[in-house]
Amino acid sequence: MAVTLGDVARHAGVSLATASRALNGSARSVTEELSAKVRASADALGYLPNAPAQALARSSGATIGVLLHDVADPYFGGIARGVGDAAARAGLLSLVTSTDGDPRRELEAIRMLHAHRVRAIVLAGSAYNDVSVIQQLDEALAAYQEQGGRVAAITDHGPLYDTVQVDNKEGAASLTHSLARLGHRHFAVITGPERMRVAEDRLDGVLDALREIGLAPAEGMLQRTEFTREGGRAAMARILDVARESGTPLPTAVLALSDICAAGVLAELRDRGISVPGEISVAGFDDIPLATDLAPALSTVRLPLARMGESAVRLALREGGRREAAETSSAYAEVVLRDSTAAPRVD
Amino acid sequence: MAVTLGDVARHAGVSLATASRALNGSARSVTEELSAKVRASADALGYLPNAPAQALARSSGATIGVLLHDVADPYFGGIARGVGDAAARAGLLSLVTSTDGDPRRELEAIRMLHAHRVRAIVLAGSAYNDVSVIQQLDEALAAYQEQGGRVAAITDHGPLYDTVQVDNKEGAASLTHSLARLGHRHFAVITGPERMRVAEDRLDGVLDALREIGLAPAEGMLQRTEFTREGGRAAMARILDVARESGTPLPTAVLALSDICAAGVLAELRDRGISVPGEISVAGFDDIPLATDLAPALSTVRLPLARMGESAVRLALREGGRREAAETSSAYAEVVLRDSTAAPRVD
DNA sequence: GAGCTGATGGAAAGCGCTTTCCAAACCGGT
DNA sequence: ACCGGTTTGGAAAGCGCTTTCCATCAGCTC
Repeated sequence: MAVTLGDVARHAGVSLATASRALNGSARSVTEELSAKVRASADALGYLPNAPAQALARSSGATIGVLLHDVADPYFGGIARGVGDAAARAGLLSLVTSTDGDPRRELEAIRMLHAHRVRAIVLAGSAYNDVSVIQQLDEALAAYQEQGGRVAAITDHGPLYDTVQVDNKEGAASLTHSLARLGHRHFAVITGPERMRVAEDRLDGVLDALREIGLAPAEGMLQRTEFTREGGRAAMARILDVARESGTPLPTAVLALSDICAAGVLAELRDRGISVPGEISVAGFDDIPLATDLAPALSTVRLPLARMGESAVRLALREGGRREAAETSSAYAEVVLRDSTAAPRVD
Repeated sequence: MAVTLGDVARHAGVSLATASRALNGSARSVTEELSAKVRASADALGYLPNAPAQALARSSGATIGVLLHDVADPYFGGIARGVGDAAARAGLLSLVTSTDGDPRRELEAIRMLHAHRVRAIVLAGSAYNDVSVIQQLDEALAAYQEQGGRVAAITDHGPLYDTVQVDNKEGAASLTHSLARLGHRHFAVITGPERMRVAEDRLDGVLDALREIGLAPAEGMLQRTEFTREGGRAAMARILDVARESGTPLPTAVLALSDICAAGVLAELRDRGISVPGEISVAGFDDIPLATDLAPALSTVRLPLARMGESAVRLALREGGRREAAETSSAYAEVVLRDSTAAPRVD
């Protein structure tokens, strides 16, 4: 049905081998004359290579897999975009899988990507701190790597993979220091679920910074939740309730360690009639595109999402060096102060 | 290197054919006894099918392609998520390509997806009104369809493809009527580039509705721009400048036909110190996740983005019916009025 | 011009799977 | 016990490409 390489070869009056060599760069060269003839035939017939066949013959596909929680989330969306662009530049297509952070689905996804013989897998959201899960994922990834697959992780996923080091900890620490410098002393922190490495790293950064200046979040002022708008909202509500019930003063600064979360926090505060930054300063993390349009404009830590995705691909595709030492690339985090933070009221 | 079906067959003491039939549902059945033995062997050896090989043999891959402008844009991100989920449910993986709406890249992407023998292509953003471009894309898609590929479009891309009909026009009309009902008579409209079908449809809806009530945007009050935050911002600036220069009164309502655009509009208005909805009401379109968190909460038209993606996949994958008549599925648009719109001030 | 080297085209052997096509086995009915 | 009809397993032929291996040929040197 479709036009095959064989058709092209016949049309050009050359052998299959020559046609293959002419159209898809191989080690062997073909005289320019023949080569041109083949290309002309290919054009004339509208030849389109059969990628699966090529993948089979070369035993390596022309695709890159991306594993993330949710493409519709701006954080992952940004990364997916970067991966897609870098892949395209390398002549590859990218397979995107949203797992909602469910380890079972991640395992499943890794297997499928492996089955598809993707050239590399970019891990964007699956850093679990739960050992039993990590082990299964690692096994699946190891099996993949043994068969020549490359794995690159965004954010630390252990020493086994090339990784794009993201300054989560440093960024969180800087943010905390920035707020402390404004005069804040009563902090509340909203971070992600314990199993997420990114969340833990950011939390560590905050806690370290606080410790440095002799502070720590009060009882109940450290909340874990999913990195979603509703999660942030619920966590903020809990913080407010705890403060009310225990009679402790409200925190003057709330650090929501993801912008999406912060959006929920702002919503909750607005509903309760608590002014930001008047009564409470709020900061997020990631600097998603709309962060500056929230009410009020969100202070946050900027991460070069797309570039992180691109770096991961570059790392995974880099020539040779079958990972003696896993390589590393860095993404810098930059504190961006906007309207949602201010000096605390002096009481 | 990798475990092949042959290894599994040998290990289970059956033929290659039997192993294939046992593991991947085929028309022919295998006795439960043998089947179980094969499955056990596959498990024991850690067999993972080789998708490219399967694709080659079946001459149909286990992937779905999605063509969109930008995964990182919430509108497309939502669609991509829906497509990915539906694909996963069908045991497929999804190949996502961001083209930034560049026709050349779209053409390129279609060719690549075709080369990869994706089972279906979902068109999410490429409705051009430019005939010469449309024709090239249509040709590429036709070639793809001739070889058994399925194409489903989100939003009208012509009668050649199964399409998920989105109530862009109706939604825009309802939105317009809603604002008119609040008392607005001076409208400004910011829509997308002429080549985008969605943009044109929405604009038509607005214009029709206005006409119905005997109105039309004044000179310079209809602006075209890219559907981006910056585009929206620039367009709003132009509207303001035109009004100022010509001495005409400011519009009381601005319809930005994409939420992202509306975010830019709000930003510009804020910078100029024009209160929303006090002096000007603003509405968007799409109801992206953060629309409700903008300042002020954005009135808009809700579109079921993920469901649209899922419907497209369902349409493309539906059994038999090699499109005698292209089928259609609908996505309803619902007006959501929030804080960015209010009755105009009575002067 | 014989003999060598190096470049280049072609035949054919896979890559791992699906699926036809056969042959063998098995069923009930007589 | 025999026979058509139905299952079911296996051998083998691809699917469209890459790549090894050979044969050929041009260009040299002596």
